[in-house]
Amino acid sequence: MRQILVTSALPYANGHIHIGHLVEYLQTDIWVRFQKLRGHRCIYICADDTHGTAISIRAHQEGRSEEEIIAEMQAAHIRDFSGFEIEFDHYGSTNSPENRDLCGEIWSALRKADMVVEKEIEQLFDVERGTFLADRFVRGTCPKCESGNQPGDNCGNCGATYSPVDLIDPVSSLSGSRPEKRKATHLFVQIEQLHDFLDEWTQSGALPTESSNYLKNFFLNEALRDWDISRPAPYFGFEIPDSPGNYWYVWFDAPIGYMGSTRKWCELNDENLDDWWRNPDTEVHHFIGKDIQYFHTLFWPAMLKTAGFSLPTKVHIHGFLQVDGEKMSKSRGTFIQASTYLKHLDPAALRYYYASKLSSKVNDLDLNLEEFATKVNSDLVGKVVNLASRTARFVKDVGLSAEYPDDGGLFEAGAAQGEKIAEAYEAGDFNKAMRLIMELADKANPYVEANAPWELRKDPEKADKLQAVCTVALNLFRQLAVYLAPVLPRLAEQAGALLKAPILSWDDAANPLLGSELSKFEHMMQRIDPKKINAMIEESREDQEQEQDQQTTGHSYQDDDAALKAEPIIEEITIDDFAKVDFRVARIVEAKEVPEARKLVQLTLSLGGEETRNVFAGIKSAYDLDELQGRLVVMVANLAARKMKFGISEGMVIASGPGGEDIFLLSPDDGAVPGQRVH
RNA sequence: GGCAGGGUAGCUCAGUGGUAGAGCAGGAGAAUCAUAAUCUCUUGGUCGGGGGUUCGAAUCCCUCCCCUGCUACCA
Repeated sequence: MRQILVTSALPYANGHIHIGHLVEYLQTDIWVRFQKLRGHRCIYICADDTHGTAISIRAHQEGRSEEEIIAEMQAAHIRDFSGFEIEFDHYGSTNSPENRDLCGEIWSALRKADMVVEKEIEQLFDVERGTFLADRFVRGTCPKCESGNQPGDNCGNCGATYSPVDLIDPVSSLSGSRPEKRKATHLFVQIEQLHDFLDEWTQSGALPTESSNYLKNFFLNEALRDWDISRPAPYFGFEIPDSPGNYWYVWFDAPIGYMGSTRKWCELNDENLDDWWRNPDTEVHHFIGKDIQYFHTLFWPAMLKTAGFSLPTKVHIHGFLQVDGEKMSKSRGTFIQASTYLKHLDPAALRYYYASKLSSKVNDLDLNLEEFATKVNSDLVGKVVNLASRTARFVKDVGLSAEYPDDGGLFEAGAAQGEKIAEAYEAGDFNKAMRLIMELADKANPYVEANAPWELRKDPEKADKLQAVCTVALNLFRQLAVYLAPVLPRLAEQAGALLKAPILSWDDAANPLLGSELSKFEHMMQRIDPKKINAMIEESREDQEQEQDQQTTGHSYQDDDAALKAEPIIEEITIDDFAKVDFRVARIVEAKEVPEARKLVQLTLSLGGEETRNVFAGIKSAYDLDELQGRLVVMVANLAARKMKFGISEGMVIASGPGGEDIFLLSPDDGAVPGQRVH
């Protein structure tokens, strides 16, 4: 029997669980349930990741304490997880005394190994808020190309990378005020001291090859930079004992949370932490997304090594979730919260769908909603559940045969696949496991078809044969339920209830159930109605609109890339090309209706003095004539005149937007006057 | 730009040197036990392009194109 400790990455306490997160928790839960079913000693440990700036900002916005928010969010996380039948042995919090102690323990080890150094850092400080600003909370003008409103670390216009302190006219997106430069002492861990160890460990087979190649080529090919591990007050986290006023950076205490949460579990279950974290016979498996690889594969093993804890046996790394081939999108309604999903659909469906897509490779996973429905309906309802549904009631009164009938070797063949399926589960190739299981299901239904129990029941003399055929079908069903049990725990329970024999072990798939009575058959799984998927999408869309309103008041920019994708940037031009277009500020002195035109309005634009232009603009659907009258716009003044059905158009008014009601005229800021050229 | 992964049937993907596969979707038929579930047959592919190695290449090598992701002191 193996002893296995399994973790998923700790979800951040600043947001709700969504279907992207669930890839990881479902993957882990399936793997853990598989190990338990195989008879191994396995615990699944997780916790909320609670520290850092984002929580503080939220607390400030909502006028509540950080503790209040993280408590509420933890309750919500636990509710969502249990809704998806994700079963932790312990779900803790990084904001716990156990975690603080362990952070201290690892910190002393790093100090003792002489790996900690102090450096002075210059950062932007938001005076109004009284806090240092991380890069992403600053915007300003790029020091290189001077384009405005750029992020704190790199320029979206020219691609330059820089430090926020180099920005021209920086603005804090927390308060909107202008931050000042301040110096502060930070503590750094010299991870380079463990370079040789990491070279070796990252190639030792604990990581997927994609990942070890990535680390080798991108990080370990040069000296590892010192890791900035402290943040000056105010910071929501643990204060560093030997460095008052400084706090451990959230990424220091987050992975230690795996151990902190284990320690809590140990206290509750009379276990010893060292038996799990310092025992060479205990396997430690982390499941994470590819975005947080370097924390788990460089810093984390370095910390463990230094403090004398077990190194991860394996780090299982998955890719990102896409929905219908695109990133989850708020505007498309594919940014689906776990709780929203649960309002409309069965968690078993998503469990199965993800399982059928997951492999041991670091691949992104596409949730194709149409495929999702057909796959669940045809595999689970049509093939698996249907086996029981079409035979159970024929033998409800007599139960299963006392001896296993001749089934042409079907059950044996299914049992023989057991190890192959187990290997696929073990390796994380759930898609392969599901394929192998469905192959078995594909053989079971033709058996029923060929033996036509519905014919046998018409002849009382064939009662034995009828019982035999149903015994086979129900045993094949049960075999499938055992193999699917890690993915579909509820189905396994229902199968156990139907056959009055609970499924407890993987070996149940190898031994037919005989002479057993049957309960009344009850539906085990509903087909997915596409209408419910649509309803879920609709609801997700609304949710996000509300959330975005909140976020804009908080000065954080949440623009998505839909517009840019819909209309990509066209080929490059020279400055000379640009200079050929003469943009001018103009005033709409008259706006008239064009009676027979569907889209057009007729505008008289003044460029100052006597100079006016007659322009037909396709903005009727978006603007009333009254609101156009008198306003300033930007026009192309040297565009060749064009004869249109209703007259001659002598220029063009510029606007953005896809059309219809969404047309947005550009207007100059106050002070501009008609006739000015736009450069 | 660099790096990684990928490109096989309409869709999702198996297949790593020996006759191109599965599920779903499409077409035809059967059955009526079952949640309109099931069964049988069937249409469909210059395996991203080009070049090379080989008796033989989806598979190995070179090259080009396309897609996705990552690009640490951001959580």
